[in-house]
Amino acid sequence: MRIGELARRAGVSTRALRYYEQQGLIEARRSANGYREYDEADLRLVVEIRSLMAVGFTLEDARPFVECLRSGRPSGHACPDSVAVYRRKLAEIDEEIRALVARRSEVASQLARACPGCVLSKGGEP
Amino acid sequence: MRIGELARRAGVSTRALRYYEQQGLIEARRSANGYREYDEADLRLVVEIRSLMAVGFTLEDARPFVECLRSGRPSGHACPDSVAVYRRKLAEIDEEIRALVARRSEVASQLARACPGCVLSKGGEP
DNA sequence: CTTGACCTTGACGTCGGCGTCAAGGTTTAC
DNA sequence: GTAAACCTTGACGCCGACGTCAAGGTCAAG
Repeated sequence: MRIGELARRAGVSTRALRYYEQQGLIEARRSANGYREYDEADLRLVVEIRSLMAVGFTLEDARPFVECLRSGRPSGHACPDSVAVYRRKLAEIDEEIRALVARRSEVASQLARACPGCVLSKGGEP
Repeated sequence: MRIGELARRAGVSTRALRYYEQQGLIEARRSANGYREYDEADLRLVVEIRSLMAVGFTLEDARPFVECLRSGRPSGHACPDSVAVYRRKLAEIDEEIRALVARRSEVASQLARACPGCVLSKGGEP
């Protein structure tokens, strides 16, 4: 299939696909006229990338998964590097949550001092 | 005081101060040679901005607080617009936390499928 | 007089993941 | 033959909060 069909089937833009190629995540063979040609394996790669991005992975985070899939494994998360990324992302998410919860309580206490009653009520001011 | 001293006392760069001025958050009177001149009220403004940014506010979020302080109020959070921003930021933080918690559980379950036991243990692979 | 520490404006670079436009070439349908 | 729908590469734009460099002006100390 060509880039337009792959984009439609994967739910991404053609621009995104070219960008992934530029970042070395996917490759395409070229037909005689220079058009990119993809197969079903490429579709699986892109779907994998998008599902990882949907949970906050960057393209760099997704790279080991892509390489894992390209090495012939049926799933991208069955390689040590992928598992390592999973563990690192879990730690990063935990840290983000901790920071956000801390911020939340700081903001809430500031609001409480500025406007007692505002925190509990859903309406306007005191 | 001039911009260097304000920067030191507020713990920011001079570049940041010029940027805040460019964004209309702070103003400076100019001395005869063109140098910016600040007073203690400006220091309080910058400190307020930084403390808000420390809990995840953008400069736009900080604007109502700055205007509140400049209107003569002793504290930046004693104005309706400031309170409104507090409430909005609380809602945004709550939403971010919700999204992160959802992501965390998705990643954790993916990891559990990829590598049973990895989630609980702190060490390497199965 | 010169060094050095300060100040000025202007403008480009950073990060990620593309969007969007330009200026074309290719192929298919009618 | 020509319009439509594809495709190509290249390159700039965006967001936020500045960092960093350039090319200069100012001022006090030695």
